Amino acid sequence: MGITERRERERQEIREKILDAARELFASDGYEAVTMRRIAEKIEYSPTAIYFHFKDKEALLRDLCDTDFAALATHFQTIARIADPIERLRQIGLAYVEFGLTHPNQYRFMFMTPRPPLSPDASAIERGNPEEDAYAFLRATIQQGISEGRFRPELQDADLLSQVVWEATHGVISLPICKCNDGWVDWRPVQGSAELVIDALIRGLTRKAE
Amino acid sequence: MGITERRERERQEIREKILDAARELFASDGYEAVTMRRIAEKIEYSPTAIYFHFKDKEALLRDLCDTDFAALATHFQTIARIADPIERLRQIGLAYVEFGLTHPNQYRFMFMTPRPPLSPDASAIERGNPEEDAYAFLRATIQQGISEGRFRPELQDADLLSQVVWEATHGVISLPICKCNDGWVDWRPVQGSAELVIDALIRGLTRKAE
DNA sequence: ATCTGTTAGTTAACGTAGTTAAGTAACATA
DNA sequence: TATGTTACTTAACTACGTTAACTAACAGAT
Repeated sequence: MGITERRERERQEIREKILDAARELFASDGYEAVTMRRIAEKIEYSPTAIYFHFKDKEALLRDLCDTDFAALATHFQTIARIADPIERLRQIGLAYVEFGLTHPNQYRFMFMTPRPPLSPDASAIERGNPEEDAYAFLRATIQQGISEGRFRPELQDADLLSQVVWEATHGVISLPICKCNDGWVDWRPVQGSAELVIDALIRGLTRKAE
Repeated sequence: MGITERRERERQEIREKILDAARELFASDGYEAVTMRRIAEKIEYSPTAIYFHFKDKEALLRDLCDTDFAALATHFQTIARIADPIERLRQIGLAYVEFGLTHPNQYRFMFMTPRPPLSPDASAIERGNPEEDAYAFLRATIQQGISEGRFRPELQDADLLSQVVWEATHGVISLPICKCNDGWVDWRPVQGSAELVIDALIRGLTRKAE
């Protein structure tokens, strides 16, 4: 009975068409500037057809975020093999920055938009599991660094250190997103700023190598 | 002859009423969630009356931002007397954090809301003047540090250093604002994280004291 | 072969938003 | 007393996200 399978396949195809169009428009013009009508026009459907496949406009963005977040987690897995915790920490930061730069709209949605708490069971990610939970992965790396005595002796709180590194890196990505086109500041490229922040922060947090 | 003066005074009064209402609503509900109609209702005028005093909704926000930027710059003036540029830099960071923590909603619309480019001549603040332009003040402090040889020798770009310090500090304030109630991360107090980031970053950017 | 229910769309319309147009009452000035 | 400006008002326009109501296509049951 291949009929339901074909139906399901066709359904996924139009879903993908909608997502592709939305991704392209969100990326070029930003979430708010893109209208449902424009997405619909791009795929040559009526605007309301989208609502048959997605609950609302935000569901489109959320779907795109899920996809990209999974990609980030996968990317993190290649970093997991680095033995040295400090070098691994550095690579986590760089990967995070690259994610933010290549998916600015998803980044905005995920990390720069205050939102009501999501029901935890609604998330597909297992909290605390470093293979799925990116924060847990970061924290485990930091914890290893603490255990191996790589951080300055007064710094023993893995959560505090994790948050500080995350926050500083987040600032490098997010501030230019909000302020890049205000014409006030002559912004330096984010990539270079990010490397500088990560390296300087690591230098300032770690113990001197003997 | 006092007629035009009285007129002008009345004009300023209603302008202030509009701004006060907008500030309160923006701060409590966020820029997008506030409508011109609600602002008008609060001051008991018709919605279109606002357009006699301000070009559009964004002009309201811009005016409020100018005011708060000026307040921040004034706050910075008390720091300007510190002679040592590195200690001054530290105090700038701490003052900035305090500003963000005591005015979280203003902080949100000043630094966490992406905006269309503003025409620079429309701003009341004189760009590049350290007494009015907070970024210029930060940059001048960094520049002094560079000139006095306090930073590592490869770090000679005052803009890059200014942005890196600003961005990292911004991250400490802004990430918890978006993520504090997601229940995923056990957040440490912002004050302590901020001090750690500022101190570690300064340690990582400066030359060792002889 | 025909009836029925579901699927995947359509068009029309609703409510709300920012904003503009057109009208008006108050009032200073000529 | 006539005129022009100021400071509004009401009505309306356009655009948005979204919902309601309708419909054509079609698989499965009678």
